[in-house]
Formats: sequence, structure tokens, C-alpha cells
Amino acid sequence: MGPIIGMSPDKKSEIPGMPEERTGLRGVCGMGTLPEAECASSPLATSVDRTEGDEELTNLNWLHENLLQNFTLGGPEAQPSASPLLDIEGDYGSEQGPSGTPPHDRVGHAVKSKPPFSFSLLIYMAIEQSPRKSLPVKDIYGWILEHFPYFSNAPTGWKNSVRHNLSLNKCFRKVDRSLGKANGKGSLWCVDPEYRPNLIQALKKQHFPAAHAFCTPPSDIDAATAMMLLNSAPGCINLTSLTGNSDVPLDLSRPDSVLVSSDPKQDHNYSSMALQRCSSRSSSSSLSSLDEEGCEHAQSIRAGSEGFHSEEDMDLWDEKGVQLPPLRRPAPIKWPIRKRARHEIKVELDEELKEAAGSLLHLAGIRSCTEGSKRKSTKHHRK
DNA sequence: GTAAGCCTAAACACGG
DNA sequence: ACCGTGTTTAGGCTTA
Repeated sequence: MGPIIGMSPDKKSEIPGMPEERTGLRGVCGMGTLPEAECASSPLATSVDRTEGDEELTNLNWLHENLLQNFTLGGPEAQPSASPLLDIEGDYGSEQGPSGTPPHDRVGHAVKSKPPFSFSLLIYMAIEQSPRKSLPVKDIYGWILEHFPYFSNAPTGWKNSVRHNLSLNKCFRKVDRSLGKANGKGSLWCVDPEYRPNLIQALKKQHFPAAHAFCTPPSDIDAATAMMLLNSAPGCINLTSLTGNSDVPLDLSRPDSVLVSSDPKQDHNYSSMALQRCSSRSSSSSLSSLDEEGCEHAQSIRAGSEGFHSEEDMDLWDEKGVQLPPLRRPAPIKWPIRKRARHEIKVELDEELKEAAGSLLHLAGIRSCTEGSKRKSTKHHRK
């Protein structure tokens, strides 16, 4: 998901809070693709101590053992404080990780890195969390600064990027000032309802790539549990409200819960590529280890989650419970798999999903760190 | 190699 | 004149 999250590698080293030593995470791909997931089983780099100073930390074992140790999906010992969202936002700039990780380890550096959201999503979150669902540019700056202290030390160019996004991105609309703020400079900006579903989906995808990448089947409660943790974690962004319904939490177990407009063109200059990458990467995920039927199964689910070319209408509801214009719902998924075979696949899939989702959940939290490292690594590799 | 999307920087215009 | 805001353009980067 490079471009969405990252920034020019040349600039990275100039950014305060992004020390070069974080390149030790390079290769720990933010999206948890299969190669990385496979690396997780590697016997190498099994602890922070072991990887300390190891510039070639190229697998997920570090994540498993140092991030996941306090976060067991759906388990009784699940700790909301270890929510990846907390990693992303709540502890940005803090010296200590949410799960008590020492300040000198890489998590501490990760929280100071760039948020794993595109500017579009940052703006969207800021606007949606405002009481009036509209904000002047200045308040958008403020919200971003408040929630992502990374920007407080970042070069001022990010404000330019925010304005650039507001102007260029069709998802955002300028509101007549007479309708909004009475005084002050500039206009109010709000989210165009027409594009809100796109933003919502991107937020879901970008924030919680694991569940969507693997398109969790209904039996997989872990994804939903994890999302519940995301939303319940103190200091975290209220994702349920951002994703369109404050009453019904985002149900990741439903493939159709992530649908957006039937018209892919609506995506415009918005981060559809992120979505494509999520789904495409899922094709190389652990699902690929399934047999043909399993692949068909997985593809059916993926098709449902993408939902761009389906036939049936679906309903979306905004945060006020107002029904949005009907969007497309994917055709009902047919399961050509025999009951027993399906069950076996399901069990296998569940196990892999649990493992992968756990990894990816935390990857979401440190993705900003790892993405940068990955970029740098890639660039270095190219050279 | 190409296309698409995002990020960043810069320049310019406008208004308070 | 200064500053903040809004728009536009250009270049670079990454991924499919």
C-alpha cells in the first residue's frame, strides 16, 4: 500500500521521529502479504533482543512475539489497550508502547511514524468526528495534529497536502460559509455524501486490512472481536461512527458489509488502489494454500467483498441512521463445496485467518513504520 | 514499460 | 505587507 501511506523515501530520513534505525524493520511489509506471513514462521529473529541491531529484520516473528504477546484475538485475555488503533493513534508520540513495551524498542519508534492513513482518510476522520460534520481547514489541521502528533514535528508541507487533498479530492466539498462558521478565514469543508461510502470502505480496508484481505467467513468471529476492540479501545478513533453506523459496529464477518458504490469510477482520485491491493494481495495469501475448491471459496468471498460488479442493491446507513442511496450488493455466494470438505477448509481457513489477522492487526499499528522501511528497502534493492 | 494513485513541493491568486 | 486559504501544476514514488 505504499503510496497511500508512505512518503518519498528521500524525505523520510529528514522527518523527525523517523530515525534511520527503524530501517531495521524493513522487509516487515505493512500489509502482511503471504511472503511476509511465511517469514513469520521463520526461526530467525524471534525476539526484540535478538533483532536489536539486526538491520535485516525481515519476518513477522518479531511482531508475533513482541506485539501479539499481549493481544490474543477474541481470547479472554484480550486487551483492548493493545489495540492496533491505539498503536496507530493513541500513543503516537508517546515514549512507551501501549502494552508496556520499552521505549527503546521499535514500537516506540513506530508510534512516531507517519499515520497509516492517506490524507483523504485523515481529513475524512476529522470531518466526520466533528459535531457539525464540517470543519474549516484550520480545524482539520488541529484534529490531525491532536490525533497524530507525528505531524507536529513533520515539515509543514503536510498542510499543503491537506489543502491539496481538499481541493482536488471530490470526496470533499466546500460549504458556503454563510451556512457554517460565522467568522474566521476560509470555508468549511464537509464530506460529499456521494463519496462517503467510498471513504468508509477505504477506511475499513486501510484500517483493517487483514479481515478484508482474507474476507473472513461468517464463522470467523475473531475479526469482529478485533474490530470491537478497535472501537472500544480508549483514545481510539470511533470507527463505528466513521464507518457509517454508530449503532451497528462494523461487521467484518459480512462480506457485503464493505461494499461501496457499484460504480468504480466514483473512486476518482481516491485511494481505490489501496483496495485493489488489499484484495489482490489476498489472492497470494494463505488462501492460496487451499485446494481448488477452497480457492473457489475464497474467490467467491473476495468477489463479495469487492462488490463492484454485483447486481443487487444494498442499503447503507449513515451515522445518523439515515439511509443512503442504495448501492450494489453482491450476488449471493453459492457454495459449491461439499459439506465435509467445506468444513475442513473452514477449519483450516479459520486457523490461518486467526494467525494472519492477528499479525495484520498489529501490522496496521506499525505499518507506518514498516512501510517506510519497506520503501527504503525496495529503493535500496533497486539500486 | 505503462497506468494509476498518492504524496510533496511550489507557484499563484484571493481575502482578511 | 503579511498570513491563511484555495487552486493548479509538476515531479517522484510504488504497485499492479
